Amino acid sequence: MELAKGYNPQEAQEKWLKFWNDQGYFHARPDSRDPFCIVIPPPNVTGALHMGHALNNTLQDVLIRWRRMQGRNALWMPGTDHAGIATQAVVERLIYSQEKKTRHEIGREELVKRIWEWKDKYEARILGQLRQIGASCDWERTRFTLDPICARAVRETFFKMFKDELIFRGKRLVNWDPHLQTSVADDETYTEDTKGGFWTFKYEVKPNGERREPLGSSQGFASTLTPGLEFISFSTTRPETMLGDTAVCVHPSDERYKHLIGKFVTVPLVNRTIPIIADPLLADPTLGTGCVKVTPAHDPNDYACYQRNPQIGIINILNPDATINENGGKYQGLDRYKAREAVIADMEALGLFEGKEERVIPLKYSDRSKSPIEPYLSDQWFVRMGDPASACAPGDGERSPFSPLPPGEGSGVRGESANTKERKPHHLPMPADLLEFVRNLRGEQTDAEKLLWSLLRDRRLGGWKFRRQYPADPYVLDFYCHEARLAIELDGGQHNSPEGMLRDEQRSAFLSSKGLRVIRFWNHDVLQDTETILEAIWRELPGSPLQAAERVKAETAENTPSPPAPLPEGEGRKAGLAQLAMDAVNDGRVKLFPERYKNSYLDWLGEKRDWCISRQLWWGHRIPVWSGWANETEKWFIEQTVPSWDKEAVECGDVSFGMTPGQVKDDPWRWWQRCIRMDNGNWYIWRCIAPGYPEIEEQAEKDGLTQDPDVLDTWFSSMLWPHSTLGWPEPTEELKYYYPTSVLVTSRDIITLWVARMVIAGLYNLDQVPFHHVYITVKLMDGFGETMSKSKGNGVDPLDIIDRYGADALRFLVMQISTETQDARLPVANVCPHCDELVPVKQEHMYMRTKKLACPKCKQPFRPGGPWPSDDPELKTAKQASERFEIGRNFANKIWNAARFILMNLDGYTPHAIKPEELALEDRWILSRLTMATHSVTEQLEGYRFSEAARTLYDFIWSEFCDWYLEMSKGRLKGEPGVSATGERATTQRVLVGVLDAIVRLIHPIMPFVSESIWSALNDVAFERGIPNADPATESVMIAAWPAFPIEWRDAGIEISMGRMQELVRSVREVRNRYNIEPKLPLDAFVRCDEAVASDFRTLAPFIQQLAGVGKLECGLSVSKPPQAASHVTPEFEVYVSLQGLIDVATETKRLEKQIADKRKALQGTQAKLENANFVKNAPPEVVQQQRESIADLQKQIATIEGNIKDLQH
RNA sequence: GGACGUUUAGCUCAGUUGGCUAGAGCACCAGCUCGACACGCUGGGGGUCGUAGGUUCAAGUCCUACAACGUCCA
Repeated sequence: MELAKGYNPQEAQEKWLKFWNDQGYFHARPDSRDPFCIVIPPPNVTGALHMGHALNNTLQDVLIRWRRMQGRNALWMPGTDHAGIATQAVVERLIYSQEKKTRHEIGREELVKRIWEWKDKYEARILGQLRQIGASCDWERTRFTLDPICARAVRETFFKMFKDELIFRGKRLVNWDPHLQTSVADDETYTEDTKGGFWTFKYEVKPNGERREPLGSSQGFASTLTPGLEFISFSTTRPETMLGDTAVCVHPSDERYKHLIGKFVTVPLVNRTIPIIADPLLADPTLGTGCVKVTPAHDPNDYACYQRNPQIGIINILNPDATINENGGKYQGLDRYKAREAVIADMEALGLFEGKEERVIPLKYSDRSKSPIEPYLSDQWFVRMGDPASACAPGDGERSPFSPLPPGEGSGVRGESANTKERKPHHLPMPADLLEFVRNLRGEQTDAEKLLWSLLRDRRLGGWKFRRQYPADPYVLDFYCHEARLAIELDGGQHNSPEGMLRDEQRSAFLSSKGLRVIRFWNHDVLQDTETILEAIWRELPGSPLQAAERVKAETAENTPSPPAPLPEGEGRKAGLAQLAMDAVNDGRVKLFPERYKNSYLDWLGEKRDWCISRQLWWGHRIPVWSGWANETEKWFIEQTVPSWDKEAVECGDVSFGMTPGQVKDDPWRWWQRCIRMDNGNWYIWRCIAPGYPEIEEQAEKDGLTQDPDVLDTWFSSMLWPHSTLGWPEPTEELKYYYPTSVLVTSRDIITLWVARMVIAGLYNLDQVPFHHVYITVKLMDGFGETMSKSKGNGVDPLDIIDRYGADALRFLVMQISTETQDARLPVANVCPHCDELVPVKQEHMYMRTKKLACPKCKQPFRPGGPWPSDDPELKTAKQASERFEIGRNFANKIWNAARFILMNLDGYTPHAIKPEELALEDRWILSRLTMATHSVTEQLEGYRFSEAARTLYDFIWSEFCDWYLEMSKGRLKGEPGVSATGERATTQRVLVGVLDAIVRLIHPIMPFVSESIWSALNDVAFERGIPNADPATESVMIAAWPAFPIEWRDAGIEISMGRMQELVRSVREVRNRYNIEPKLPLDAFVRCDEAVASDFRTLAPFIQQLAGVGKLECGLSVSKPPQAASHVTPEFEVYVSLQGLIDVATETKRLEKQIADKRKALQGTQAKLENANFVKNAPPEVVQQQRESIADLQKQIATIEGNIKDLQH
């Protein structure tokens, strides 16, 4: 039996992919075993996969293959994501570039058809790439976020949420592209510096803070100004937006304007009176006049200000085509730029224009039409994330989550109009001035805070981790420890201000709602006596110091999720969606690896911001809501029927109720609608219909309702992925068996977008978390620290890598770089298509900036790899590569060759059980090391420490098994004199085969192809094998059992003996190399050591002679030092290599002096430590003892070496 | 502006709870085609652990500040 000389990855990949697939190993179905399930983060169908995906999916496959070998019923659910905006944009661009048609010209139906075609193409490409990296997905279960199974789950969830009043309509500022008349996502815009103006105007301030009729009449403007009036100046780059101003804003601490806050000004062009308000976040006293106008409907910052100050109202002045609408008075119908000129001219005529400055302004453009974006207020659907109304301040009378006006009906949405009730924020209300006070407090840090913080971070509190400030807490707690539910507050000492008292009151309400205890210290106490303070905190931490520390340790070590902690009383049912997901992580039902990502998850959810789920797109799940004005029948029905159920609701102009289709008896609510009574007495209806009722949809159309044209945000379907793929809402066997899934492997930038939302959806739909663990992968960057992406041209196609280095090499690198930190650099090179030279990518070549490169070696031109839209027939495009993949390639080849060697030496192999205790020292050594490696790797995989696992295997296989055991086995296999006892060859064969068998299993999750190749070869020659028992092998390593060996096989004594032997061998080799002595020339070695050590050396003598090229070997206490010898001194032995006729006194003296210098340095350090009385007193006794022994050793060694130098001179 | 990370050999990175003279791979130098492997073997050289303070008997490791770089959020 002889394997090829080198490992051929391509051959192996082709062969084993087909084999695994044919055997059906990837398919999983529920049975009585313990399930292990991963759902793939569905790659989007916008384009092909890159190295980042390869990384993520390799790790998933490692986990799946490993758990499968452990006997778990392992399901890896594959699929792809429709990625609404991204995919639609790509296809729209393609159509535009090829046919010069916009989506409006091509039509909704045709566009969607084209996108499906695109999807089919890229889905196939993506799944093919996954197969190539070896992904053992259950391909039969492949899902797509827009397929019927997923669509059903989406509609069911939307319906449920609609019914539960978790979905509502609201206003939102979007990036509006007036040219294409569509909203565009943030990442579809770009900002460019553009020449523009910066105009300064002024408004007249009303005297005495009273509101009175504005200047001028409604027909025209006053031509003169009333003398003696006060004015307030502001600057703007978009004067036309003045028509939509609803306030003027200053900083609360700005002395120039303090007296004006609360007064009113006039917007002359539209005769509107608006307030002067204070908002520290919007107004910056150091910029311009320090005063800004507020146009909530047309500027994101102003909109945010409006949300903080809803009383100012909001006015939309634009039509969808960016002309001025009816709210712009006489400017109605003008284009935005025409209106700008008119407004400037009119303000100037009124004497309210103060000046203009030319300026370069960063302006946002639409990537699609290249025209300037307008921030535009529009109606959108939202999911409510906050806690329900019961958690709000009582008595605001607000019920309706719906906007008061149906879409398209009147665009003036004045905040103060009769029918408008703005939703209140969900947290406890806080007066604006108090908020400001608190914000100021937050700004500065006192000395006491700094000091206490450093102490808290100093780990003196047994592992309890304190953080600064409670997340999303407006009440400022200086420090808190979530695990201990303890907060610490530092106070300055003055506590009689009304602000302080009010703050206390509100804080205690807040704290009890969170279940936090608080301890308070005075600043001066902290500064005076930190120990007492620490003690006080210590006492508040649960459990005794020791217990606390141990518990924290146990929790971190514990891998399986702990059972959900009982929720604090009264909190459970009331929690909103965001809170549900926060609780799941806080109580450990969902664990993040590395744990620190908990912070971003909790901080983001803690804001409990409502989620805008509608998108003005055609590619996606269409919103299942039909809306329109109630016809006479509907109106009659609502008004006659509903009040008897809900009087209050009708009075609020807002009712909501469900209906059942007559034919469905036991499933009562299959549509649900909300109705709002308008000022004109008519009702507007939103009707949401559950999936699977086309007849109800038809009825809705008959009732004159139309389906919402928008589609849902992609993440709405993605958040259901862990259960929709398993068949929810059907109670499938798969869902019962595999849900909740085991672990999610994903990248950190979608912790908020996706992970948090999946937890929400899982808890909302199934009352169970979607996964127990979340592993966050590292991110790949190029050699310059820039994130990899195909569009930059620094990305790498996994297929390029697999072609060049093999899938095993790719996978090994992925393991290797998967450390706990954030990023991994992978310098990228172009491969010259002519001569295969690696040409490093330079920064200036990125983004297609360089179209042609000349190979530095063969001088021929080529096109660097990058985001090229098509092939270039003239110029070959380089594939990409990175030298770092060579490690994995070399490693695979090394294992292959170790197997090759073993298989070459298996003539006469007979399977037989092995009793470790009867084996020779070297065999027991390799079993000891194998046991160690097996235990470590298992443990490392359990803790998602992939990089460590890879290194453990690499070191064990290469540096121990190959470098030592295999080398030692050579003589034994040959039956060399002195090495071969009876049965020696047979035993050696069995141990070699047994260890190789274990290695192949251990390496399989990481390098499946090379391992399967070796496994199959082993099966041909040594079908029955293993340690301690020789059992028949499985037909594939994929379904073999994960190795486990008794921990008693570890033998520290043997490892020490072997370690000594290795040091002896290395020291002789060093001498040989130093003196340039031929490898074949035997050297005589004399080892002076005590009898126990000598006995070990005698046992291992054949190996020492073989590995170090030693001829005569003498060891023992009485061994005499030969003349003209090179020496090496260790604590346990001195070795002298006889160099008669070869020795060079100068060389040897130099060598020894270096050794002596090293040892003296160590001695000095150790002596210094021992001379320090505090060290002897405080350090643990074993450490002190160790140092003492090391001193004695070192002194002895130095003396010996000194003697050796002296001897050389004679 | 906030959060989180990174900074250790020429390059890419390890370094567990502070405790023997800080490690690996690549690159470099010297020597090896010896019957598994040149994608290899043997040996060697190379580091003031970003800077400045602090805690400690002891700091690459803990704390503080600063600097540079990166990511996310606003």
